[in-house]
Amino acid sequence: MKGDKRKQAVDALKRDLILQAASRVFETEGLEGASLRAIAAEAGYTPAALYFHFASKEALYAALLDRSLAALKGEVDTAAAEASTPADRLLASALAFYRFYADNPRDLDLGFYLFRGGMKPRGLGEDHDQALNRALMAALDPIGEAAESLGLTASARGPFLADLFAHMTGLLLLEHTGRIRMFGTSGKALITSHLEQLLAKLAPAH
Amino acid sequence: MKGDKRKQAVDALKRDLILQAASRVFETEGLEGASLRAIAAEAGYTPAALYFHFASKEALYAALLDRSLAALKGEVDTAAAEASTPADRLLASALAFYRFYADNPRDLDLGFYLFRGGMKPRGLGEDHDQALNRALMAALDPIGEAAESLGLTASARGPFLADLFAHMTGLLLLEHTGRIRMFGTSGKALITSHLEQLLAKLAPAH
Amino acid sequence: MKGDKRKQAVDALKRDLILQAASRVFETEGLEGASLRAIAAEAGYTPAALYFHFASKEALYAALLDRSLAALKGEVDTAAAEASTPADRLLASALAFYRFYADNPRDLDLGFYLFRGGMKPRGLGEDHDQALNRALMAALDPIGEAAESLGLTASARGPFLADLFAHMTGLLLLEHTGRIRMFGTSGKALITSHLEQLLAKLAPAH
Amino acid sequence: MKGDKRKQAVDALKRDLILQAASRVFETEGLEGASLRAIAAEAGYTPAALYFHFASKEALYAALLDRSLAALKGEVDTAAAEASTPADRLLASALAFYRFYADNPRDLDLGFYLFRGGMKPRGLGEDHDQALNRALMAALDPIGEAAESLGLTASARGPFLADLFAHMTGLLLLEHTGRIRMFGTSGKALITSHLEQLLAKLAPAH
DNA sequence: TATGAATGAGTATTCATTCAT
DNA sequence: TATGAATGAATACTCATTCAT
Repeated sequence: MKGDKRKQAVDALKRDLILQAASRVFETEGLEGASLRAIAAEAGYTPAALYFHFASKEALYAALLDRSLAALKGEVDTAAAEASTPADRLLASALAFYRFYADNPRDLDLGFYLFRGGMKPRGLGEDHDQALNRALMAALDPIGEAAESLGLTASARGPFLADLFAHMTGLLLLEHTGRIRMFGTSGKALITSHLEQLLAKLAPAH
Repeated sequence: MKGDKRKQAVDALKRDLILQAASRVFETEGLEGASLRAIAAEAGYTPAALYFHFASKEALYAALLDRSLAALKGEVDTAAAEASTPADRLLASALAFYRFYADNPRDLDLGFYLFRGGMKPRGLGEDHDQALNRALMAALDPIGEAAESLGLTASARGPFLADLFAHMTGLLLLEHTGRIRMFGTSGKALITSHLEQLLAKLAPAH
Repeated sequence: MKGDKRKQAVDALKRDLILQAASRVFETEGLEGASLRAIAAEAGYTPAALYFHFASKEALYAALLDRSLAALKGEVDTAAAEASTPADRLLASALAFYRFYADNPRDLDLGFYLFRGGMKPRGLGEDHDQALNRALMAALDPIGEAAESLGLTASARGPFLADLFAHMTGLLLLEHTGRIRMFGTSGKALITSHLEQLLAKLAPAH
Repeated sequence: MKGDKRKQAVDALKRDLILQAASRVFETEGLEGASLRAIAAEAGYTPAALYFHFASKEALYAALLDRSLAALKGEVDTAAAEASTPADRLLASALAFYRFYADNPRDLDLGFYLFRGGMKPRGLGEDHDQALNRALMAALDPIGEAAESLGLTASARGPFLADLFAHMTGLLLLEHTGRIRMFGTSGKALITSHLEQLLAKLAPAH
């Protein structure tokens, strides 16, 4: 039993090392250019060895996205915790969300890849799909929380978050493609201004 | 000379048939799953035959995106032309933009694929890249025009369009992944409401 | 009848233009890298058009070799004609042979390609094969002639020419590959010295 | 450790079997006609499997040439070792060289192919190029050694070997094309007579 | 005589995955 | 748990050649 626990811990560690290796490969080769071979090599494994830790390439990707969403949630939570007023909390958590993906473009790619139809038969079916949904919602939670503190009705929370999330990801994509330059502006500037307007509407006094 | 014109017309037609076939393949197989072989087969050709009409797979994709952007511009222009007031024009043209991609999800994929770094050495380098930029800007033109008519300063036009474009594409992606449902809303609803707010700000009287 | 002749002349001219184009392509792309398409393009034709002038790619190559051998013979003959004594004639004609291939490496490639088994079913069978033999022998004729003038017996002429021909082509190949440098010498130096030794043996007085 | 050695041995053996298969294909299809598919099939493998043993087709070719040059050197060395006098050694080693290529025509083709510019970017660049040079020189070594024993000056060794090497390969090619018959002689006869003359000049007493 | 359009067979190489060891 | 070896299917692309016009 004790040995069992230890085994599990070792296994989790190895999985994590592989995922870190995959992250590194994604950063240099991009999502499409990353092959299982490359990831295995970066992790110091044979391709075949990865199949003891992940059922398929898709499963590995999914685990990577899990990690990514957890990290995202960490950033957002921290930012929210450090803010003192609800208005600050809204601003800080939303900006933390934006910054996370601005700093880690590959995580955004991965998200779009898997949140789309990328999931093939192998493994991760319905179950994991909903887990992803939950993880994303959890990361957005502090933002919604702050908004409600500022007077947003509970029923408006969903649409509010959907709109903000879409707006931010749209800006992030436009930024990552480099095309935003042709509009003579930047994603950071636009999202900042947008958030200020939101705040003005929610908390006029602030 | 007459024959020449005819030849050109026939050629254009064939190119178009191939592009349509490619569109169909994209719809069923997705953008990444579409191979030249599959496209050729769908078009009733041998793979080699496609090279008579397009220099490479990327060139075919680029032509497809050209077509797509032209169609987009057509929709937007038409909607704008049919509107009577500037406010209507803004609303109608932006909604036309949104609807185009809502109705043709693969066109959005294609756009993201090619507007990103998907383009390999073969042909379409810098030149085509800028042509794409121009085509996109042209499609957004009526929207910018209407906004300026409503009092937007010339210098604010770029950021305004960038923000709106990003917002809309973000919503479109969220819609296409089907995830927007978990927020209990729809892209259409959100973009409509957003546009109304924009109008209220630009043309208070309206 | 007159028209017939004219037609033939025009045809010969066109063939020649195509062959010249092929030569140019060989020079830049090398023998293996030269495609029918490239040759056609260089000649200002469609690939299909070449088939009116040559039965196949091999046939075109063969015609090119014919031309090459004729040019070679021209060089050798001229050099021989300009020499005053048999010894000079031997030296001059052999050196002309060597120089021709030293200056036109692709002609040597072509010769080896076709003199080998390169000839496929299409066209040029036994007949052309022997025509090539004859053309080569004709180019070597002045050398053999001069050697006999210097006392070589008629029966020794064949082996003498074979040996000299092989020796020269061997040096040419070694020169063309650039490997001769690693021996610290050059083909020109070696063939010159070899010819001098031959002369010393054949015409001691000289 | 022991297993490691065994693995290596097994691997070397498999590589060798593949190379032998490639040799067989070359013999029947010729060097240009040999495809990776054909080689794999002959070796009882899938094309993809070959990439486990060789990085590319060119690398396989290079390994084949390595093998060939090693075998050549073996023949020449053996012949030289069995000779008792320097004169015998020169004759025997040179003839061994000639015989090797007379008996294995495809090895000569391969040599010319790779010693030329056949090498593409993949792997074997400058390094392997010089390794080939060294291997060839090593095979010619006994001949040069014997010649120096017979009084050839050290500075004349390079040109001497270059000339002999070129002469022999020229004769070999002429022999392999079958064209030497039209001169009424044979490569063997010519090289033998040439070597005798060389000996007469170097070691008059002999 | 020439073209435009098309073919079919071919190329080397890469991929995720499997299985015996 | 991990490996080495292998697979089979896929990839974009090129070639000499043909044929209706």
